[in-house]
Amino acid sequence: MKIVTYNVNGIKARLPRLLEYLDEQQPDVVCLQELKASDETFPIADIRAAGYGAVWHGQKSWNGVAVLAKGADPVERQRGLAGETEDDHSRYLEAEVATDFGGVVIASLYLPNGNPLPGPKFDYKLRWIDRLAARARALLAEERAVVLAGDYNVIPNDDDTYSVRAMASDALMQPESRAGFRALVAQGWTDALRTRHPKGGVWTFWDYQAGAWPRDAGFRIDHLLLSPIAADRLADAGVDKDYRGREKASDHAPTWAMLR
DNA sequence: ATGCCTAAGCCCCTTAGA
Repeated sequence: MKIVTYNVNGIKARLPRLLEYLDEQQPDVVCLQELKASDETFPIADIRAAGYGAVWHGQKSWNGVAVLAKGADPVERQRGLAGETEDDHSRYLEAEVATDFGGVVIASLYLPNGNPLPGPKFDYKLRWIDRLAARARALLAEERAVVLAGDYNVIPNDDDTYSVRAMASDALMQPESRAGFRALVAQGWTDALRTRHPKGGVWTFWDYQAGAWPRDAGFRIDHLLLSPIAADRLADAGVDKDYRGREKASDHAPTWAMLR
């Protein structure tokens, strides 16, 4: 089964691209981020017409995450992360999707960008990683197939960016951001892309600015972390890079893992 | 050090993204 994470950067502006992607790739599960739409304006009718069920956690203008499943309705398990009652960002949605191997737990997450730094946005990012890690630990304890998929806004290694120098002062690459991500992975998760492409050099994001796409000046910030039971089924992982080059594209490309 | 480019809101410029 093909499980995808795709930061659409506006579901309304990206709907033609998304429907085209569903039609052409027929992914089994798609985690969306940056809907930039309220719950009421999520285009569920179009998604259903394409053959997908969905759960979503919207927010006007910013953030927003969803889980789509082909020919099935994902069953919501949790929205939002514990630990900060005043946090009203829609950045985490967890659901269960039925499979022929007993079902898979899917989380669609949109980790805070954290720029500028230092400052409250960076502090929020670091706290959010820790809150995610707490949830992740509980999920591992269930000893099931789990996939934590989303835009982590973390460049894990130096070979995950076209230029260490250009990104050195960015929140995506700070030692604290990396340490948080590394601590999460070290709980026992498998970074699907990294496992299949251990030498790096695989990008999931290309900035709209300064000709980043034609220069192939990208980096890897969209990740799929697999629990041990899910990792046992990992057959391949990659990026559907082609969609970044199409008309009215998101600045992220769909990033996927194939489970047997 | 800054703009580059895009989406959305609300009202044509500002905020935010990465």
